[in-house]
Amino acid sequence: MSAIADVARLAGVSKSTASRALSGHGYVSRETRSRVERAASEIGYVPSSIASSLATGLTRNVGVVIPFVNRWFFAEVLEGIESALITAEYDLTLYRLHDDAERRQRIFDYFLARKRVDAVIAVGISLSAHEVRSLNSLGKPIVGIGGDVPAISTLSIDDASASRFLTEHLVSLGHTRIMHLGGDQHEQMDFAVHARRLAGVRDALAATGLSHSHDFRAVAYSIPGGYAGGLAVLSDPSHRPTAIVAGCDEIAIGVILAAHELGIDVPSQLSVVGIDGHVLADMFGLTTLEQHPTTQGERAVRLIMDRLSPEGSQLDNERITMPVDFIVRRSTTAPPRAS
Amino acid sequence: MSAIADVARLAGVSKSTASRALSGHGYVSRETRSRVERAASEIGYVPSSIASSLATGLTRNVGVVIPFVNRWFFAEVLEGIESALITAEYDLTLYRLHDDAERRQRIFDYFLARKRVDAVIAVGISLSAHEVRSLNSLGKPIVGIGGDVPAISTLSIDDASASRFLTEHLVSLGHTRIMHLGGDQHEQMDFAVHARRLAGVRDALAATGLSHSHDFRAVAYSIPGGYAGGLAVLSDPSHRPTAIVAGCDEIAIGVILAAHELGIDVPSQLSVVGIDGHVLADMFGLTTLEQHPTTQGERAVRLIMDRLSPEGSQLDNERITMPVDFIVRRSTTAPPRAS
DNA sequence: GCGCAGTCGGGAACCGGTTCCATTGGACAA
DNA sequence: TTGTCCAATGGAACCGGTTCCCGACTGCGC
Repeated sequence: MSAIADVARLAGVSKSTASRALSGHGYVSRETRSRVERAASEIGYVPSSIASSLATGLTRNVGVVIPFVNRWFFAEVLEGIESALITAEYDLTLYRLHDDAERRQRIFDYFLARKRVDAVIAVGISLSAHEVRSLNSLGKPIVGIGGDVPAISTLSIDDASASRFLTEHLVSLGHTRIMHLGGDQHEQMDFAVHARRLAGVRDALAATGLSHSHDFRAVAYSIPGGYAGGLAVLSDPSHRPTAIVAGCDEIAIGVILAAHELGIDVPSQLSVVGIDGHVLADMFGLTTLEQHPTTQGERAVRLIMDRLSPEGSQLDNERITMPVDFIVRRSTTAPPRAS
Repeated sequence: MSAIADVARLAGVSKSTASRALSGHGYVSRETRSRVERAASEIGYVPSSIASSLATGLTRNVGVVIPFVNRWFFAEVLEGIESALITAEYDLTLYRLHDDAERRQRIFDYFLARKRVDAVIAVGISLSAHEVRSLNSLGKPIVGIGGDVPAISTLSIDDASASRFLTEHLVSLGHTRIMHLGGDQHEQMDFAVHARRLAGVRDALAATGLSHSHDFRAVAYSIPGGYAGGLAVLSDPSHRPTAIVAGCDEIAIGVILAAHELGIDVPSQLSVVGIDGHVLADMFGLTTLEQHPTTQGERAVRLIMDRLSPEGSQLDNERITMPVDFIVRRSTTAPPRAS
C-alpha cells in the first residue's frame, strides 16, 4: 500500500530523489540517502516490481519451459536454474510444455509474449524455427539445454559420443552381443537425444564390426520402462545380449531389476551401463556416465545473465558441450565365458 | 513494441475505446470492436501484462513455495498446480525454499512482498505465524498443501490415520513385530508429517497392546534412505521385524531392495507397506495407501481461484482432508509361522 | 415535444516507479 | 571577482494499460 511517494513525503524529499536514494542511481547526498532509507524502513516500504518493470522494461524474471518436472534429469536442471536465479535475484516462471500442440502454441504466443520475462530457458525442448523467431523478435535471450537448436545458445552433453564411449567400454571388456535400450525415436519434444544416443551405439558397433539387426529396443524413459524392456529382452536365453547400453540410468536400473527378477546375475551374466548419474545409480552399483544437470542449469543461467548484462546484447550464440564423468561401478565386467 | 495506443490510432479510436474493445469491459459497438480487433491483429498487438497488472492490481500470477522439486510427491503436486494454473490462464512463479533460513527470509520479505503474485501456494512447508501474517497483510490468499497451518486454508491427507490404518492392516494379518521406518522428527520445514505418521503407527500398536521400544528408526525420505535403514534393521535376524510400515513409498521400496539383498523374501518373510502411490509402487508390488498429489495440486488451485474471485474475499479458511486409496499388492501377507 | 434511460466514445487521471531536464548553490581555477 | 564544473535536488514526462467522468446521440414513454 505504501508507495515511494509516501516515503518521499515522510523523508521530505521528492519522488525522484527517493527513487535515486533507494536504487542507488544518480547523485544523492549521504545524509539524504540515509534519511530516505530510514523513512522507507519505517513504513515498511517494499517497491512494486510491477511498476519498476513497467518503467524500466526489465522484469527480473526468467521463463523456464520444460516438458516434465517429475523426471530426474529435468527436476535436477530445474533445481540448478532456480538456485542460480534466486542468487541473481531473479524470479523463475515455470511453463510446463505439454505434448498438446495447442497448449504449446498458447504458451509461446500468449504467455511468453507478454513482456513478463526477460529471457527464456528451454529445457529438453526442440524449439521450432517459428518459436525461436518469435522469441528472438522480442529481443529476449534464449538458452536451450539438452540439444542443438539453430539460432540460439545451447548447452548439452555430447550424446553420441557418450553412448559411443560406453559401447566401446563394453567392447573393450570383450562383449560382442551388445544391445541398446533407449527412448522412442519419434517421441514428441525431444531434442533428438534418443536418436543421437542410438547413433553413438551403432557407430561404436559398426566400428568394431559388431553390428547386428537386433541391437535396439525402444522403451519408456523410466525405471518401469527399463524393467519391462529388460524382461522382454532378457527372457529368451538364446538371443540374450551379454551387455546393455541403456539410454539413461533409469532404464538401466529397470534392466538390473528385471535381471534380478529373471535370476540373471549382474554383472557376471549381464553388464549394464547407463547415462546420467542418477541418485540411485550408486545404490544399484551402476556403471554410468555422469552428466551434471544441476550444473547445466546453473550454467544456462550464467549464459542468460551474460546476455542480459548491458554489454551482453551483442554476444554470439554459443554451443557448449558439457563435460561428463565416467563412473565405473559393479554393473560391468567381462562377458561370461560360455557365451 | 506496439502499444494499445498504436492499435487505437490505426483503428481511428481513442485508447480507452481500444482498451474496452479488447478487454470486453464497457460499451463498445459491434462495429468498433471488430475494427479494433482487426487493427490489433494487423500489427500483432500483444498486451503488456506488466502494464495491465499495474493498472488493475492483479498479476494473474501465483507463487508456489516448495522445498524440493526432485522428490516424487513434490514434483507431482507441482505438475498438478501448473496444469491447473495454465488452464486458468495464470502464470506460476516458483520459489524453492532452501533449508537456509536467511534465504527463506529473503524469499518471504523480498520476493513475495513485491506485488508479483496474487496468491501463494505453500507445498509441504510449515509457515511461521510471522510469515502467514505478512502474507495475509498483503491480502493475498494462501493455501497450504501437506499439513495444518493456522490461519490459512490447508489441504492434506490425514497422516495419522493413514499410518494407523496400515499398521492395523498388518496387525490384522497377524503381525506382532511391526516397525516404522520414517522421517527424522526434527527435519526442517516439514509439516510435522513425520511425527504424525509415527504417531499413527504407535496409536495402532498401543491399541493392540503391541507397543515395544524398538518400533521406529529414522531414515532419509528416499529409496537409498529406506535401503540403508532396511539393511540396518533387517540384518540382525534375532531382532528382525516381520513387517515394516514405511513413512513413504520410496522408503518402502528401499526396504524391499534391502530385503532382496539380504535374501529375505517379501512378503513371506517380511511384509512391507508404504504411503504415497509412487509410480514405482506397482513395479515393486508394493501395498500402499495412495494419495494423489496431482489432484491435491489441482484442488489447491481451485481453492485459490475461489478466493481470488470477486465474491471470494470473504471465504473462510478451509481445512480439507484429501481421500486416499488402499491398494493391496504382493508385498504384504501373514507373518512367517516360525516367528 | 420533452425528459429519461441506455449506448457509445473521448479526455484525462491513475497505477508506482524511473529518468530526463532544469535549477541551484558551492568549490575551485583563472 | 567571475566563470566553470559538478553534486544535489525537484518537476514533469513517461512506461502501457485501465477506468472514471462526462458529453453526445438514439430511442422510447408520456
